Amino acid sequence: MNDPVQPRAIKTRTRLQDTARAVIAETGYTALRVEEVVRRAGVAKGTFFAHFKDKDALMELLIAAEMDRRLDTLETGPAPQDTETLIHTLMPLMTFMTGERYVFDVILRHSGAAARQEIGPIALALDRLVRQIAGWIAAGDFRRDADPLLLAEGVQAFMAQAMALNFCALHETIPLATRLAPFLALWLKPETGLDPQRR
Amino acid sequence: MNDPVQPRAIKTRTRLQDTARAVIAETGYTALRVEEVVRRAGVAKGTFFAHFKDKDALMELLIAAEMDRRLDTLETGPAPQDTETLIHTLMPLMTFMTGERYVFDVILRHSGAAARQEIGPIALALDRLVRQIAGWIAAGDFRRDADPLLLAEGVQAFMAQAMALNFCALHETIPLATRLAPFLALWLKPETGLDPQRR
Amino acid sequence: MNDPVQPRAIKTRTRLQDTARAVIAETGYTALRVEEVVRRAGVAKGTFFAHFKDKDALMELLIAAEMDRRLDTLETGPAPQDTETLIHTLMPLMTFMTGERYVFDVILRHSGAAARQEIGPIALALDRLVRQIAGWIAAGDFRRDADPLLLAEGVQAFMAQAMALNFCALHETIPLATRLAPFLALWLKPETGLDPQRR
Amino acid sequence: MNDPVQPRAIKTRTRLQDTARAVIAETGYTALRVEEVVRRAGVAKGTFFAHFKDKDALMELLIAAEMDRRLDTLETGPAPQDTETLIHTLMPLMTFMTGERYVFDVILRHSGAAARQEIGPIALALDRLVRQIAGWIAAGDFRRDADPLLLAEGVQAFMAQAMALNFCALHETIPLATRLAPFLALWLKPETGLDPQRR
DNA sequence: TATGAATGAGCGTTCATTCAT
DNA sequence: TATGAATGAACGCTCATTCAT
Repeated sequence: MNDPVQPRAIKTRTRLQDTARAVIAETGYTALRVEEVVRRAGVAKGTFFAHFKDKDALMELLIAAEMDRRLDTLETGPAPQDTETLIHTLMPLMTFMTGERYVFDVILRHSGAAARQEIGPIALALDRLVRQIAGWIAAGDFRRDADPLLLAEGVQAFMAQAMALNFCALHETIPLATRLAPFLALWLKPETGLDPQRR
Repeated sequence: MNDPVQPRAIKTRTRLQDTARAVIAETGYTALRVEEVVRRAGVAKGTFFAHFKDKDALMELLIAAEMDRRLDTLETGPAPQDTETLIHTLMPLMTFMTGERYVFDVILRHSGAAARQEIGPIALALDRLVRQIAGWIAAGDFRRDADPLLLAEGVQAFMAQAMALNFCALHETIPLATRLAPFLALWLKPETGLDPQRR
Repeated sequence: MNDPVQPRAIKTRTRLQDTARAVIAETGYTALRVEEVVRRAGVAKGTFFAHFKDKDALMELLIAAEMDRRLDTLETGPAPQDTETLIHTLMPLMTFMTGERYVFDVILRHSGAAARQEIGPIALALDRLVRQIAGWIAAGDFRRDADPLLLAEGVQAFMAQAMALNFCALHETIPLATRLAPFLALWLKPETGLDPQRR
Repeated sequence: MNDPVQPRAIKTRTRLQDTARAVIAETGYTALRVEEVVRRAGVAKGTFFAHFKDKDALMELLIAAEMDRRLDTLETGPAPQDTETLIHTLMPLMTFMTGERYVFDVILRHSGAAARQEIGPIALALDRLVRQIAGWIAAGDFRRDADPLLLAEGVQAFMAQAMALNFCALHETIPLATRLAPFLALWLKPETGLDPQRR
């Protein structure tokens, strides 16, 4: 944490992260155990906690990094012009976020800043997502009578709801996209989403 | 062989629930210990697990019951005619749901049916809530150009988002109601919620 | 237990035994649970214990019955004339006795009378075995300078030792017969079993 | 990463063992409770299971140690020259082994190696016993026409049989020594053990 | 920085057996 | 006889986190 960050320390920290990534690739986020990581990294348990405040901190880091990777793709891709395309564009990110219940929980838990000056990487990634969506909304063929940022946050709310339901109702597995569509239609283009007979 | 559910069994089950309720009243949901419950109820631990699959099952029951109590109040009270009143009406329920992080987590975890034929009490309560809101929307001074049920589910999404953020941003505690207002305004009465200058 | 043994009682007892046998056929002795038996037999748990002092009593009964079945075969077969044939003749019984560690344990536990007037079925079966072996020893080409009954009990001791070792030393699985041979040779025909260079 | 086995760990492990020994001295093996041991040792339960796989592992250790103590005495004492003295010499060990049914069961359970490379302390102690007996047989006034090791293993078989019967026939308590005598006589000195009229 | 032994506190489990009805 | 709810008493386990060295 101090300035003359020793090369050894950086190396250890990097090894821990890489090892964790490898473990996750094999067994998933849920099954990751600190024990396993330090064992594979050839490091003592205490060392782990010298580098990361707690297990959660590492997880937040790794999950946020993965989200950022998908956000990179989003940003370089074409801006969706309608809700259908919007949903389609968001799918890779949602797929990751709902891949494991544990991942979704971590994201939820860190979806806001814990403290003003302490915005975590996941909160940053989500903020980046909202701004991206807001940008799309402002530029695309969506309603113009409301703050794009407010609309984008609403989209986030609908996404979260759809994803949460994805973990329950095991059998009646409505695809995320299908579940999301009517909400976004009404939210983003109210004049076209009208369908009083729904359901 | 049949299912007479002997009165003794019912009595024991009731005693366990009542005892748990008493403990919670004293120390909260988070601090509830199975050990404590059985001790106070004067019942063997094995008996507890004969009546409830695990601690979580009991918690789901108790939390759902508490939600239902608040829903009873909602249903008997006057139907809110505008978003502001709606939020105000929903506050007691949201206050309970966000009173303890543990409670909110349990609710999230059980917010949907685990299986088709196995809808838990919390999922039922939430369903009841959505239907209630839909009823209000249909009857009140809200937009009429969309399915009330869809609108109600949207309200639920906004509520969840607001409540989730409540647990983060510990210091910058924006009141739930304040956070919720702009979303509901735009969602339920789009013509009045217009405020492109927000934030 | 009293005299006018009611037909219903006999029927229930029989059903319990038959059900237990069926369960054992499927899952083995070790995995037998009273719960499972009464459930399948369509009888209450308490009824089980009205018919059998405890689970052990039923097990003793069933295991002894199985042993007796093998003893029937032994008795009707030809009398072994040498140790090799003797071992071979005993194999079916030993195979059963070592099929499950639990079975072996039950047999050991009941290998003697618990009380003078209370010789259990397993002790009886073992007694029958010893007498049978003694008969063979007396009639066959074995040493004649010692009490056949003493010799037979010795055989039993060697059998038990060989069977016990069978459960350990998982990998170095010496066949029972091989393990037994040198002991019986020396015990039953000392003049031919001489092999000071063994091992 | 290497296996320095810090002194602190050794100390804790030793304290656990010593505490267990103290508890056993007071209440016996059967009544030993893990809970009690960790409480008295002032150690967390998790620590216990970090040092011993389970309660059984500790028991095996302690029982084997006790057996070894008696074996020490055996080895330093005079070599028995006849079966009667042999039995007498073995008595302290047999007394310990049959002192509690639980102890005898543990010994039986661990009497052989579970795996080739994994010979437990009890199996080692029993092996030591057999070798000791074999040594006596080779040196003493016993039959010389058979492998002493084979003879010693036979002695072990007779001991086991006698001890097992000790737990049954509760009332007709024939002394171990008496039960053992005729077998050892015939096994170790066939020419003198002849007594066709036995029983 | 690094080490790794120790912590901790409660959960879920087991399942033969008993006993009031 | 039959019922089945209730018992009981420990065990094993979990595993992120701390702390003395």
